[in-house]
Amino acid sequence: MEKEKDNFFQRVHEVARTIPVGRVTTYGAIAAHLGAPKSSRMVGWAMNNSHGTDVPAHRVVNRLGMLTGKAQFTSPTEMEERLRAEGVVVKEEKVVDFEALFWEPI
DNA sequence: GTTTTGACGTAGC
DNA sequence: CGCTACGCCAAAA
Repeated sequence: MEKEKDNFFQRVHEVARTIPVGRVTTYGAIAAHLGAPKSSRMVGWAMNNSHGTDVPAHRVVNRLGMLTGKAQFTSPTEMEERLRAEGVVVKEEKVVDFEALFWEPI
């Protein structure tokens, strides 16, 4: 059986999919969970690939709690709208009480 | 095969 | 307090 070479993306997708509703996490946290805290950029890349999958990319923000990836969504407001729909308050493209809503991949 | 870029992070000024 | 620069790794051109 062929091994999945996309383990990096697959791994990111798997972790991101584990994010509970109403919670958010950071690229660095996911990257660190994968064992590559410096590959935080790759997480964003993986998320871009995850567009169209079960991966809630809107729950992933940078360590500042800023919705840096909103521009990559179908609509730049979709990310904020989705987060609000899950109970996450977004202000100035940033997550309010970010550290309180921050969820670390287990 | 080399160069550029990219949804980040940290450090420096 | 805000911007610049560098690092880091992987994919696309």
